[in-house]
This record gives sequence, C-alpha cells and structure tokens, in this order.
Amino acid sequence: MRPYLRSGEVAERAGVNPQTLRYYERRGLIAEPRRSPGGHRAYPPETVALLNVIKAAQRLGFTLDEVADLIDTGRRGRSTPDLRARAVAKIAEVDARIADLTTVRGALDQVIRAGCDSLTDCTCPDCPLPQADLT
Amino acid sequence: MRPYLRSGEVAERAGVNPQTLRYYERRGLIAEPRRSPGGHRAYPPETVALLNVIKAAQRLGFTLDEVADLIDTGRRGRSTPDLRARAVAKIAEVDARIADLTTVRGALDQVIRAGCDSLTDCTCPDCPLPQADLT
DNA sequence: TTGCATCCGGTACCCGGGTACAGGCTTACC
DNA sequence: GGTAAGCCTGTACCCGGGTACCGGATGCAA
Repeated sequence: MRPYLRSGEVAERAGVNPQTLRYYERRGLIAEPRRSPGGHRAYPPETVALLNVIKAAQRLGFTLDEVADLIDTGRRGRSTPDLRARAVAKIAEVDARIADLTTVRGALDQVIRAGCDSLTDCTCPDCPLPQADLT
Repeated sequence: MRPYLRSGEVAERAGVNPQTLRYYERRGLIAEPRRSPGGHRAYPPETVALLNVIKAAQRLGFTLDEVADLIDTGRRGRSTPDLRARAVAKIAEVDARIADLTTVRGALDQVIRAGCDSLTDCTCPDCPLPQADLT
C-alpha cells in the first residue's frame, strides 16, 4: 500500500511536463501504471527516479530509443557489458561530431581571415568560399 | 537570349533534388524564375552557382534563414561587414556546441571508467550517473 | 500526332522530442 | 453536494530541411 502519485505530482517532482509522461509511456520508456477506479494514472514513487535516470541518459547524448533499450536490457537479462559498450560507441559518435564542428570552425575562420565580403560575389583574393569545407 | 535551364537540369547540375528548388523558392533563397508559355520554370544558368553557394554556406553551419538573409543583404546595400560579423557569431555558436559535446564526452568517459553496469541499478561505487553532466 | 519524360501545384509525410488544445470525466476539499 | 482543480483521450502542431505522392498539363522528338 504505497503512496501512489498522480501524474501531475510525478511530473512536478521530476521537473517534467505532464504530457511528457504520456509521451514516454507511448514510447515505452515508462511502464503503463495502475489506474484509479476512475481511470486516472497512479504511479509508484520510483517513477520519479526513473525519469531522472532518463534525463541523465539524455544528457549523455542517448536518444529516447536508446534509453528505452538500455532500460529494457537492464531490466531483463542484466547484460552487464551493454551499457559500457554503448557508452564507448556513443563516445565515438561524439568525437566524430566534434571533429565535424572543428572543421567547420576552421572554415569559418578562413572566411574571416581572408576577408570575404559577400557570399555570392566575394572580392577577396583566394576566396575560400567555393571550397568551403567538406563536412 | 541565354540558354535557360529547366528545373530538372538545374537540379542535376547542382546535385540537388528537383523538389528542393521549389522549396528554396518558397523559402526565399532563390528568386522566382521566368516561366515558359506553358508555365514551366526557366532558370538562368547562374542559378546553379547560387545553389553551390547555398550548399557552401550550409556546410559552414548557417541555417537556411541565415543564408537567405546573407544573400539578400549582399544583393541590396552590399553591407560589407555583415558576412564577417555573422561568421564571427557563428564561430561562437560552434565553440559553444563543441564545449557542450566535450562535457558530454567527459561524462561518458566517467561512466565507462567507473564501470557502471546499469542505468537504473548501477552497482559501482561513486556511480557518476545520478549527476551525469550538466549540459 | 502520338507517346513518353518532365514539370506543374497542392498537400502530406519524414526525423526527434516533445507541447498544446478541445471536450468531457474524476477527485478532493469544504 | 457543489465546485474547482486536475485528469482523461485523441488529435494537431512546433522546429529545420527537406522528400514523396497525386492527378493533370507541357515539352520535345520521331
């Protein structure tokens, strides 16, 4: 007989929009909760913690699908190496993204240093715009 | 009496989907071209070059709205400092994004090194997951 | 002149992560 | 037992950058 929470309470405690709860339910991130006799959702308190976990994972760059998968994998088979492996793969993604942005940064820098004055009719010598990067 | 091009030809030369031409027209990136008597678009050949400029600007990280603005500003008043200023601002955006990603990378690294084994029930000591970043 | 490729306008859909609104029901408190 | 806050479902919309599909009209070549 735990103190079940209503959706608004869960949302507020987790710092999340109430609509987001239903959205996560649809996406399979949180389980369908019990219902009150009138049909209102009654959440166990752990849900708040789960939402915090989801937010933490999002901040780590995981998509909602990936988070759903991680939660799911953790729940069944407890396949230990999975989180590790996914974190390693995610680091590679992040590194690739950083490399892209670094290239872009360099190209912007060139544009500035060459003194480009127009996208369409730049008059600067050796204008870098036509090549502009390779992202 | 220049050799006007049909939309499919422009699209092919610029390496772009034909639908994208109409989309860019709607977005104000390319001007509405002349029409044939039957209503088909007849593009001047410069359009291909313009599309390449647009692609270059996109690779520099500018949004289509920003590109439209840059082209427009270049066409009228020839306000020289504008491209420079926008490139400087864009570098700041890129740097901020890189900083974010670097933070995320660090957090992922911590998760791996701490040996976290589950999003929801990690058993590692000093588990970094609850804090996980501040992006 | 006929046949096929292409183009037309309009509309709908895709990705990801939600948010908003409408119209009706339940719950909580006095 | 009244009233207001909160919840329900279903649906539509937002961002950015396009892509796809439809039925009908054109363009061009043989």
